[in-house]
Amino acid sequence: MKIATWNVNSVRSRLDRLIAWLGEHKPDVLCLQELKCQEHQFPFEDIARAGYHAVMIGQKSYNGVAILSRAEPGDIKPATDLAAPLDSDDQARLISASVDGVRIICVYVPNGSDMTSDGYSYKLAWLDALGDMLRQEYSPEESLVICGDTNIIARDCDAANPQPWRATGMGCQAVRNKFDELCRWGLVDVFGQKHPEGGLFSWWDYRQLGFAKNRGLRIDHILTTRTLAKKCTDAYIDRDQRKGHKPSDHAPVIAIFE
DNA sequence: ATGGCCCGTAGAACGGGA
Repeated sequence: MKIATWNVNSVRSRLDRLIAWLGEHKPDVLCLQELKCQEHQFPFEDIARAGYHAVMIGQKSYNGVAILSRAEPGDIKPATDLAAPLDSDDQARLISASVDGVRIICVYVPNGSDMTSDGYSYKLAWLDALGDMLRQEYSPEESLVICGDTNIIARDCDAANPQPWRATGMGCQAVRNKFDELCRWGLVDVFGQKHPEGGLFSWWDYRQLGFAKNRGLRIDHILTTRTLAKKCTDAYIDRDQRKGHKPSDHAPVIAIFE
C-alpha cells in the first residue's frame, strides 16, 4: 500500500500537476492540504477520471483538506462533529476516512510560526485537541495513519539551518513536545525512522532561491501506529515536484507498506 | 536589508504562508 501526503498550495492552481502525479505514482491514498477552495470549486470530475475517489472539506481562500483513494473510502468524518478547534466551522483542517482497512487522518496543522501571535496559541490548542481525539476515538493498536502538513520541525536534522527556527512556532520546544506527545500515544514518523540522519526536506521557501540552495524544512509527516510502521518498507520525498513550472512550495512525501 | 515569492481575493494592495 502506497500512502502519500502533499500540501498542494491551491488544488486549482496545481490541478495539472496533481493529475499527472496521480498517473505517474499511482498512490493508494493521497492526502492533500491547502486546497484553498470551497466544495463547489473542487475538481471532483478530473480526479474521478484519474481513477480516484475524493472526500474533502474546504473553505474560501484558506486551508482545506482532502483524501484521495483508489478504493472507496468508508466512515468519512469531515470533523464537523469533533470538538473545537478541530471542527471545520472556522478552519477546514482535518478529515478522516477508512481505506482498505486503514484509518486515514489528513491534517493541516496551523502554522503559528510567530510565537507572539494568536495563531501560535491556536496551534498548541489544535495539537492538544488532536491528541484528545486520538485518545478518545482511536486505539494505538489499530492500523491508523495521520498524514499531513504538521508545520513542525520535529528534529534539528529536519532543517537546513535549525537554530533560527527554534525560536519560532515551527521548531520551538513547546511545539516539539506536542509532536512527541502524539508519538508517545503510539505514532511513528516513518520517514524519520527510515532516514535518521535527516537533511531531507519537504518544503523550501519560494524566496531567496530556497530550493536551489536546498534551504528546506521537513514539516510534512506520515505518522503511523506501530503495527503499520513495522510494515513500512520505504519512505521518500518526491523533490521533482518542487521543480519546473509553478511548483507548490511543498513536495509530496510517500511511504510504502507491505 | 525583520525583503526578495506565490496564492486567493480583490479589481489595489493585502493577509497568510513558513
